[in-house]
Amino acid sequence: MGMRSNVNGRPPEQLFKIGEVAKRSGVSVESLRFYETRGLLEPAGRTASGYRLYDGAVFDRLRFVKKAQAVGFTLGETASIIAEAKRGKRPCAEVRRMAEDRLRDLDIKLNQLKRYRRELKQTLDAWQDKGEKDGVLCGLIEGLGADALHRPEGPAFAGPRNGKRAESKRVKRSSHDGR
Amino acid sequence: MGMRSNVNGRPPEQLFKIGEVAKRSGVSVESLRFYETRGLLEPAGRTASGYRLYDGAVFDRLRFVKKAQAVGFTLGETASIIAEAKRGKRPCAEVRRMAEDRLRDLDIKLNQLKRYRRELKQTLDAWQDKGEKDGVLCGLIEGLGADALHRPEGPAFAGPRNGKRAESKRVKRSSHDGR
DNA sequence: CTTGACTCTATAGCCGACTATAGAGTATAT
DNA sequence: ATATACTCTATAGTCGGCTATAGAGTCAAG
Repeated sequence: MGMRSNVNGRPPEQLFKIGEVAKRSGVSVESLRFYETRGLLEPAGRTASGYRLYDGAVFDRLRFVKKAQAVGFTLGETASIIAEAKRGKRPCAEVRRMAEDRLRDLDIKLNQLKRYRRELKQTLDAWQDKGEKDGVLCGLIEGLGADALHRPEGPAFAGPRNGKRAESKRVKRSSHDGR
Repeated sequence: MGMRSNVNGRPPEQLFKIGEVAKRSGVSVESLRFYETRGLLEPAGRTASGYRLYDGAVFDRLRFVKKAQAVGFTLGETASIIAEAKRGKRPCAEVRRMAEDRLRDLDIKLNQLKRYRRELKQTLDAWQDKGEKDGVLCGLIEGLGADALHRPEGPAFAGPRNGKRAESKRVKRSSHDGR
């Protein structure tokens, strides 16, 4: 009875204010609030004065959101997955289809990136030891644009398609980033 | 003398109007004009009435632009590479550095995506044969958020960082896209 | 000589994911 | 008490990469 444990037998988990969460997760305070408006997140509660309080689960949630983002879900999609999950729904057809789509896209993208990585690497290496061989256009163009004449694959080369889906922003090393 | 060849001995290359270029490249007319404003492209000339005319090189150029985009250069960066290339500059330090940065980022991103792909695949496979095992949260969350408790790596998990660089939009299956 | 497809410029809007700002209350250390 | 750090809401702005619209000229076919 004097034991502090709540109804489900677990200790009353530690609560964090938004700044704490930001610090520990690397997600900015503003983004946390923004995520909330988009249905991705919600504080476990509020202080009397209205400060958001999050429990430890927020970190799992954020990890989930970031992963989903990395595999190509939009925030909206992620939100709806979360929403459905909360309503007890198991992977309904819809979500499954989305995930399968993502997987497919991901594979395409991975392959594309691998190819381009190779080319970029080669270009870089060429600069490295040939010093600089000059040319009509900079070596980069020769390198990246090499397969110019014989279309390597598909009908058109409009690679990263436009459409409505925006890929999450580029990975940018957080610390010591000297760009 | 009656032979139609110009000063450099090559045949006067075929010229395309913007719509043709769009059709053949898969890049929209609007984007082509947009690229021009951003210094990525410029027509070989104009008709008397002001219609843009492109020569065959435009397709190489577009391929270059799309590749650069795919490896993570912004249009602005690509434009400046092109600009420097045109001024006869060989891979100057600046461009090299950019390329190296892209390569580094690309590697990071590739690895991340590979990991996530694995997880996503597993999740999908699990749904496949376990039918649906239900759980506190949808299998997707269990799958994607699995490593929740023991941070797998770096200090923070804010994966796809924000910053100023926007990754080119997601690959979206062009045809029959029923999203 | 009209119709319809195509092109031009200029400008505005959109989408995704944030980021910044203003103005006000709260918590805490000294 | 006051300074400073933190939080709140609401709203606007940014950035990248397009896409759409308006209003006008051009061109080829019938």
